[in-house]
Amino acid sequence: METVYSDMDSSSCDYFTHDDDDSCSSMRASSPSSSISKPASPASDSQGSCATDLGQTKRRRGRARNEATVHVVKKNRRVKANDRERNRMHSLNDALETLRTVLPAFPDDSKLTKIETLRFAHNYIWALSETIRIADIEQRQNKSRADAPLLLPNLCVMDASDACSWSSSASSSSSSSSSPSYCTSSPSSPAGCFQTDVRQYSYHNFVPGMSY
DNA sequence: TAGGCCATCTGGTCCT
DNA sequence: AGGACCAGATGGCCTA
Repeated sequence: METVYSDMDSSSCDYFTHDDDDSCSSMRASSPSSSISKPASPASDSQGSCATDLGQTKRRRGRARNEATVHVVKKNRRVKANDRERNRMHSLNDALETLRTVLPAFPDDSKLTKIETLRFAHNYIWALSETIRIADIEQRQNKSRADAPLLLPNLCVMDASDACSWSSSASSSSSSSSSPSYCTSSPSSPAGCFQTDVRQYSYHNFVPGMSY
C-alpha cells in the first residue's frame, strides 16, 4: 500500500533536492525531537534518487543554482512553519492544562484526555450554572423574609458593572440548561467563585461524554 | 496485539 | 508575502 507519507516524502524531495546536497535529509534533521522518526525506507529511497539526480543538475548549474536558492527558501519557510505550528500546539496544550487545573480532580487522579477535558469543562460549567439558577429561584422564594439567609452565602458577589453576571444571566435565561452562561471576565479560578459545595453534582454528573 | 491518545509534519486555505 | 489555523497522515507510547 502506498502511503500518503511516501508521497509527501517524495514531494518534499522534489522540494528540496536537485542541487541541495543535504536537502533530502533536511526535514528529518529539522525535527529536533527523536520521537518523530520518519519511515526509514521512503527516506532512504529519496536520498538515493537525490544522489542520482546530482550529475544531471550539475550540467545545468546556472539554473539549478536559482532553483536551489528557491528550494532553500522553501525549506526554511517549511522549517519555520513547523516551528510555529509546534509552538501553537504547545500553547493549545498549555491552555488545556490550565483548564484541567480549574476542574475538579478525579479521585483516581487519572489525567483527563483532551476531549475528556473539553467535555468535562462543558458539563462542569453547565452544572455550576444550574447551581446558580436553582439558588436564585430559592432566593426569590424566600425573599419575603428579610433575614432569610442566602442558600449560597459565599457566592462571589459581582458588581453590576462587572461583566461577570453569573446569577442574573443564568436565572433570566430560559434555556440555561442548554446554554449555560459563563464568566467573561475570565477569573483565574472559576471554581473559586463558589465557596459552596458544587459537588452536590456528583462526579457522575461530570463524567466526560455524558449528557453531551 | 489491537486500539486509543498524542506529537509532529505537511499542504491547503484564509487573513492581515 | 507571511503568519495563523486547520485537517489528514504517520509513527511512538501505553494499556487492556
